[in-house]
Amino acid sequence: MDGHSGEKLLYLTDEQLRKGIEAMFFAYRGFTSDPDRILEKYGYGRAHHRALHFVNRSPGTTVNNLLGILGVTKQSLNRVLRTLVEDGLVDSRVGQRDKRERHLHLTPSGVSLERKLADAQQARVRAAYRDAGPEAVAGFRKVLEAMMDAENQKYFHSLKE
Amino acid sequence: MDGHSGEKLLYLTDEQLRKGIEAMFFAYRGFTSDPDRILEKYGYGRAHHRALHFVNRSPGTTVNNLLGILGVTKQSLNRVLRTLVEDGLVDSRVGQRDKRERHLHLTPSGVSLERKLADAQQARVRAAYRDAGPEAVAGFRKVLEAMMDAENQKYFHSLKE
DNA sequence: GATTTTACGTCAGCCTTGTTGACTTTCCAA
DNA sequence: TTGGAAAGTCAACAAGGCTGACGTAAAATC
Repeated sequence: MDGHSGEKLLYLTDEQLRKGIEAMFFAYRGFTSDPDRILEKYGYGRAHHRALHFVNRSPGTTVNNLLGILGVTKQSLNRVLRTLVEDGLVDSRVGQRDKRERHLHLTPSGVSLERKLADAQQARVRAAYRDAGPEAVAGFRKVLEAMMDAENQKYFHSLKE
Repeated sequence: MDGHSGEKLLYLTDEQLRKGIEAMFFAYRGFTSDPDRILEKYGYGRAHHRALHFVNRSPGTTVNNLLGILGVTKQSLNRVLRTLVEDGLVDSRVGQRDKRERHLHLTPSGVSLERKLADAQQARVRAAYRDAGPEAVAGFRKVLEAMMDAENQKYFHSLKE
């Protein structure tokens, strides 16, 4: 292989890069808007959504693992998690093997709200995928993955599918 | 054309959609992390970055137009804009034709900080684009655009290039 | 067995950035 | 000339980040 690993060189102008950056900004707003509307009715915020999502994705995950995935402090996560436990959406069980750990699970109501939020968000993503077509979807995923920090790429790959 | 507009039907599983959603989440974190580090040194936040970015992109834009693009309240924007004007990064000029309007421009120091932030963010995007390749980039942009709200798509298209 | 480290929770306080509501000033346009 | 739009300001509040300090229990290590 040569120095360019056989890849085409990309000559990206400032404007092309700016448009990509702006696309991320506007798209992320759309991406969060549907769940946000639902959460508002429950008195929750995006932080609650993220917690519900990742607890659902990794049932039995520990607080520490969740902290890594979410990239926030334990105080911040704890505030959110506490309300979810109090409201009966999340179950926090003391670990069997290691009793210092808490293993998190969604309760039936937690599953129900998570499902509602996921449906709303998935509807938009599905529509965008349909409009853009399968090749575009593959490219979308490829670029997003390359945009993550190495640590988050690891978390990303550790998730199902 | 038939009912499917000649497009391939996509059978997207729950897991495929979830992975796309998670990719957006992790990628957006990477996307904002480099500018965030710079902003911290200046005592600014993401809101300041957004204001600098869009004032730079549309020099002379009015506060009202910026409100639409950013999707926040005027009180929220005003707080950010005021500090930028006070710190000499943004110039707010009373309109010639309509003196109620304020036209916003970056000062030389504003241009300088915006450039620094853009360089950091663009470096990551450029690297991701290079890793993913040109076809992936096209798909990335296509999906992001389809994910935006209609109103934001209009703003997006109104921007240069 | 004693000590250190880890996991988790909690209290207190701070910051940014979003919100609503009320009010004023300016000034264009009908 | 007057109504309403554009802009700005003040006040108050909330979500959700943050740091720092402290406590407890359990595991790991010396």
